[in-house]
Amino acid sequence: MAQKSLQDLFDIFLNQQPLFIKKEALQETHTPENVPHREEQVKQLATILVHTLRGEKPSNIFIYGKTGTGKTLVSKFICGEIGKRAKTHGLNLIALYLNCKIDKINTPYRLFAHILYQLGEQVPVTGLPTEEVYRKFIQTLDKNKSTFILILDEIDSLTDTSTLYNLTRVNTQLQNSRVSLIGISNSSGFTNNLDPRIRSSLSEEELVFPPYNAPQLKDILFKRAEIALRPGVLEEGVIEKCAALAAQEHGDARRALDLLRVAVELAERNGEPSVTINHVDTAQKKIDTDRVVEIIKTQPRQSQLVLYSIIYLKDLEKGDISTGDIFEIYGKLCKKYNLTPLTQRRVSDLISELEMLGLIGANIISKGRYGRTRTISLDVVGTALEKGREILKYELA
DNA sequence: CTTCCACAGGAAGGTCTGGCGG
DNA sequence: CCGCCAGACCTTCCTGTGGAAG
Repeated sequence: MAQKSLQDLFDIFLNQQPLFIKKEALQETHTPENVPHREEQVKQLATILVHTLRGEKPSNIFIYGKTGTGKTLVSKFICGEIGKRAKTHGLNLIALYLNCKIDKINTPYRLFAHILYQLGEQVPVTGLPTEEVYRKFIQTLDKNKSTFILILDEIDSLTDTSTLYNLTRVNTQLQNSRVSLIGISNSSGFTNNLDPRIRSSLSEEELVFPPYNAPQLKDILFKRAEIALRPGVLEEGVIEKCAALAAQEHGDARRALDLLRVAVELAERNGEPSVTINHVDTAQKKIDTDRVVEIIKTQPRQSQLVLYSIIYLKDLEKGDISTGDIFEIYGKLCKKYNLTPLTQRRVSDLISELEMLGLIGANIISKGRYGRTRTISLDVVGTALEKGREILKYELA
């Protein structure tokens, strides 16, 4: 019986016409041949960077805009194009792209090590003094006799300011090369709390990427879908639905593409011949849930326990949750699960981290005579919350 | 007006792991 | 093997603070 149904399952997949013809076009890694609805930004960037083609050092650039507004895409696109042109002109131009968050670049050591790695130099992850890596970094850049365009994506996760300071001063140490920086951030406030000298150096030019609106998202999706999917697999309104949902979410194109891709995946998995609006709804839930589950799973034990305490308090429905409440419950749970409790100072930091991850919300409020604290709310709801609770129980047991 | 709660969150330093070069 | 290094993770100690209560 079980075997028969398995055979049926194979049959369904084998007889089914695939819905995707080039799934890659709906994934983040895909760089399209042009960047629709970002013409203005492309032009501005190009105008600034064109100096590199004359071998001059262009201004440093700071780019901001929310997630999925095309910052990364445009920067990479431009560098590719300029690279091509530099080649035909016989100029030495090297564009390097680094994502500070993904590559965990938060110290000068790591920054230099990553750049060196991209230039084909091996540097150990740890063990060497930072000084030595820095020396090698300068040497290698100079040896290349090139203009470097250094793209630092998610630069706001680079909290250590000495890293940025080092970078803005690199040019003074170089004889034969030039470095110009493109910093990318999604919070516009990032530069505000920087050292004024670093700020002015970093944002000699500033570019803002506005969110896409629903019609623009629709157009982008349509173009990508043409490449990615077999014609006619999308039912009426599917693209519009994805665009609308993503537009609500601050015009995030990545979200829109994810929605569409997951919706198609769901349809394909169920052996259905076309994608419906229902698939998009399900995709929305699935993306949320998957994200939450993934975060919870990768969180260290102590952090999981803090989150569990918050969920526990939330279930009690006793109104506002304060740091003190959490710490109290957390302490009890530590006993129960046989973990040595951390200090309140540390738990406070863990709470901040959970906030950064978007699992909880935290607001500082003052209750006058009764102190000043953060009130914490749970940002995870519905299916994602149920699933999260499950995972936590399993992980902590 | 002052007092004072219940924390926020900065600073400095400790401990441990994993890796370096000699 | 040694002495040294970076980084993750914590602790200890600390100063700062919005606003209801007195």
